[in-house]
Amino acid sequence: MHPTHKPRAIPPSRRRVTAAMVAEHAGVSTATVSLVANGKAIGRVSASNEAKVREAIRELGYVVDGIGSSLARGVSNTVIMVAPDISNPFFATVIAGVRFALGSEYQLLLSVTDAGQLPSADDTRKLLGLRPAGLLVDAPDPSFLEELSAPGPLVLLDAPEFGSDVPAVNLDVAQGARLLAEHLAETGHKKVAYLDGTTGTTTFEVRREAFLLASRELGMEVPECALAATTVNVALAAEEFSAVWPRWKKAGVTAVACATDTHAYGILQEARATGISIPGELAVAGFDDLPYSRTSAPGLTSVHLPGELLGRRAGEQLLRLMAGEELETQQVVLQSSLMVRGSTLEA
Amino acid sequence: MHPTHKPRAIPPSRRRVTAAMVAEHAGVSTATVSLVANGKAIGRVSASNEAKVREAIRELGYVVDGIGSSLARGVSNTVIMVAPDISNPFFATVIAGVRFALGSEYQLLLSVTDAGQLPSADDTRKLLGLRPAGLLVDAPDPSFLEELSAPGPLVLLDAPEFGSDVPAVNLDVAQGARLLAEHLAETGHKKVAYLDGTTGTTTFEVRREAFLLASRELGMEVPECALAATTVNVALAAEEFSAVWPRWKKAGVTAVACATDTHAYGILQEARATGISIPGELAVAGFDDLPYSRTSAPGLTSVHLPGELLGRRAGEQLLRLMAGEELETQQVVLQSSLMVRGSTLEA
DNA sequence: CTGAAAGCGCTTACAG
DNA sequence: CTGAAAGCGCTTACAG
Repeated sequence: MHPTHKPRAIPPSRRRVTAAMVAEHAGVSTATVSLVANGKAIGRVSASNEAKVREAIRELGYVVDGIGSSLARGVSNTVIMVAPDISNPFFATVIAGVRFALGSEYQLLLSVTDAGQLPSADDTRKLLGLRPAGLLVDAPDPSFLEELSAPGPLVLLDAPEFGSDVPAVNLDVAQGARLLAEHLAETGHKKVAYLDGTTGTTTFEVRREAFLLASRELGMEVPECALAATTVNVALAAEEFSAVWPRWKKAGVTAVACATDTHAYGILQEARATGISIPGELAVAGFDDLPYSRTSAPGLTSVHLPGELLGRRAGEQLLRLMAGEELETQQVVLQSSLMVRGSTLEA
Repeated sequence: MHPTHKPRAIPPSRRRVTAAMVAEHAGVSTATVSLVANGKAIGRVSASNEAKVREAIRELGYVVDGIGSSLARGVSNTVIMVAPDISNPFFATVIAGVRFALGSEYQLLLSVTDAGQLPSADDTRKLLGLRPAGLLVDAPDPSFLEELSAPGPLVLLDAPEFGSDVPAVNLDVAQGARLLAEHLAETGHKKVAYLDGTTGTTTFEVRREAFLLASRELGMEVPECALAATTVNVALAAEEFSAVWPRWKKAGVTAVACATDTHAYGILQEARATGISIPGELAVAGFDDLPYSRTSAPGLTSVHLPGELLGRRAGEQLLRLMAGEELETQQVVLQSSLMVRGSTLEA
């Protein structure tokens, strides 16, 4: 019966500790246990019973079972955030903001999809089957939202193309684009180019159109040949730039705006490799203000988007919705700003 | 009763569609509905009943409720991955691998913590309260694991310091460190430096110790002054390098290995700014082989770690565990490789 | 093959 | 203040 090998510590009974066990241990009903465990004891449970229950909870190591609780209440205490692009460093700051806003009452869970992909209808249904207390969806596309029937509390992030009927927190990238155009106009540029992203994300369209519009309004010209596009990839952007630069140069382009800093890194790199002077010969700027932009050589001028704030505001809105409150503002728009660095400004 | 404003499409009854509703609609019991809905009908439900149920499911838009199902079964079909560092681009590739391995049977959910932080004991308990079918924990620290009592299927990723009693998939960073040392020795370096990370992650220790050991074995010297450390941050690494470089130079150091590519970017940047020739005057290399390393100027020599494979193998192991199978190999170790680029090799 | 019933663990009126 | 009981939606022996 007692084999020779070292007796190991008896594993604490694998059995899940239930409210019923706590109730028995404390000599009360499970209703009382529930009240105490959920912090609803004030004025509903006698001090002595409360103490007994707390003691029993500690002794047995009881934790309220999320599944049972969710079933009884109709919703879980989970907030699910659907995230299409986890590889973007920008996204980490958004998450940090959401976590900050949500605090510890709700459990934040991320559902990630493959880069740039949105969750399938099937995935979405499964997520809803988890009965989240709230849903946060970053950069959704319109068709995705149609599938999301009966969603309960829902806040969209970075979803500029949606109507005002669904709560959203957006970034005013158009404003940032204008700031950038103004900066280039002020520093004397007459002909500018634009290196776009090819993923068809709405924000890319907004960035481009706002920049082109503002540029023209400010009297700068965008030569026909001066529009290019690649996926969000340093190497491909470098390649594309090396292919189009001769034409741009011939057309008199002296500045280029890029849909993302990543694109801009490609240009910086290619310029360095081939001896194009930045910003002397070509001024370069991007969007996103990624961490590396502060430290590249030259530093990259970039439209800064407040990621942490985006997450925080979205979390706050969702919190209100989950509390059953009305939103005073359905649509929150956050200002962007321009970080001017060496890539557009001679030292 | 019928106000003048446009009547909108009647919202599909907000009531959740339950198995009972489907059962009634199809004229069968909920047991039959459950069998069909879960694909367990073969040989247990008559073809005609199955057809009726399927039709009812479609008509009513029934989806099995995850919460009810989880409660009845004891576990959910959710796999939770605990991720301490979502801002690392490397991590996105790991996730992709996990998703690939897991397929569509399980729902992957990420629980992220603030950069470098591990989930609190409290958070962990809440996660367990979701009754995940399996748990994946990336880069845990030992104390975290102790709290994880009765975890069910669990696979660790990148957790070199754990014993062989808990299933894990690890990266052989030590091997990569040796490859790097060999490369530097072969290219003629006699004195090398190391720029470490300060977060105290185990993998950083392994990288450093393996590199230093191999370097010495290969006859290279690591001068006392040639060890520095900063957090994982380009700007801080640049600053630190600018502070220590004079001493390193005086000591005869001609090559530096960095705990991460991010550190190395800082050195590249500072070197460019101050005119230190890379690799002529100083060869530079890092770990992680981040996307930018391929395209920096010069390209950064780096120890490549197979992130996608790491995720995939971990997912596969977890799948086996969740299926109740024994693991033939508890500990999987993945080889790293050295990507040699311009930062250590004159063109 | 089929359905009634028990049970998963909890919460919340409800009656006392 | 307290507890018995119903109910959340499902799954799974079990008896037929």
